[in-house]
Amino acid sequence: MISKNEKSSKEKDMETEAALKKHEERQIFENHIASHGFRMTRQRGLILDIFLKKEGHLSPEELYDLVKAKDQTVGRATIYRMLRLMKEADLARQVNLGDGLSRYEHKYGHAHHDHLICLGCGKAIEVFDAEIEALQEKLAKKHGYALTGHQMDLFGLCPSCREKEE
Amino acid sequence: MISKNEKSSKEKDMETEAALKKHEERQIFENHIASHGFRMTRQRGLILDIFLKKEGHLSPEELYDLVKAKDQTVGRATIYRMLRLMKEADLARQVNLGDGLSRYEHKYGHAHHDHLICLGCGKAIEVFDAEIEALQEKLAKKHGYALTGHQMDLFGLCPSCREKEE
DNA sequence: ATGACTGCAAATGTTTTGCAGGTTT
DNA sequence: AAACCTGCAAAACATTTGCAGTCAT
Repeated sequence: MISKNEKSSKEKDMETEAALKKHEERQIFENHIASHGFRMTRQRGLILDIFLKKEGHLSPEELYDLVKAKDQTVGRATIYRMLRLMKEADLARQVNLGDGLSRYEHKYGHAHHDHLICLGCGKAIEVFDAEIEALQEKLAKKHGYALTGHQMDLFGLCPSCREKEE
Repeated sequence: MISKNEKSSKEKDMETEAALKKHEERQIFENHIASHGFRMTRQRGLILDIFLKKEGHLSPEELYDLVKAKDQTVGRATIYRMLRLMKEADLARQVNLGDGLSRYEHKYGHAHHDHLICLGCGKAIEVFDAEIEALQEKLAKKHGYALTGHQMDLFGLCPSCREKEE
């Protein structure tokens, strides 16, 4: 057993890596801001921090709630404007997970992937299959289309929700 | 060349088939209505007719426009209520083609399929690939998920839009 | 000082709902 | 007659935009 204040070297590596990545992302955002003549504000810093800290697929409203917990005064419009900025800076990708809401996931350091979404708990994980990708290309070609992109969402029950079903 | 009033036997067959299918669909709708204690009205008949006649992927607003062209007095709410009914009767399937609108396609007689959507003209065709379906199942299983469904949209340029691009 | 940014409220666009009156069974 | 259906307008949502005041550079 490892005591509270000790960490395995593996844990330390992961922390270091995460901190490094977050630093890079912040760099990218500040570069984007600067190169467009925009400005870094308290609100933008806060929203960026909170978005980067939270993995997963946040809706604007969920992000708004998280931000409001830290600063009551931030408005919804600022959240939406910030989401657009993060998208333009290639830090965020807007996705549709079939629940009618727009959702945003981290883009930096995440290669193309599709989603496997649990209908029980709503959790979505990233998946990828090169064979499927190749077949999609082939399928489009068969119909004379030039493929430029796709969206694939798989719906099912995750292991823990499958247990509960019984 | 075939004159205006003559039709090849193949054309006649297709007409007969289409008329038959439409009749079956209307039957299904009326059964659904009757078995739920609902009522058949002029508006519902009109909307059903127009929806069934129009292949493709209609948005509520597009359907509303088509209906209004035949009867100015029909309201938007009736369109929405009718779309829900047709969905419940398994005559329509609500799909998301990535343009932010809800769209409805015919369900009766259409087996499961995915969509290949042209980014030039917006046209969407139905596609299917059994190999992809099998790999999706395999991919979900690999992550411990029980697959219950999926949504796959391929985006590209259709043959005629590819020409225009040059 | 300039021009960008903010929160607010109003506007948008889509879909749903409450209601008074009309229609189907 | 009873219950359902209709169109309308208002309400709900999610998102965007205009504006007057504030803040970063």
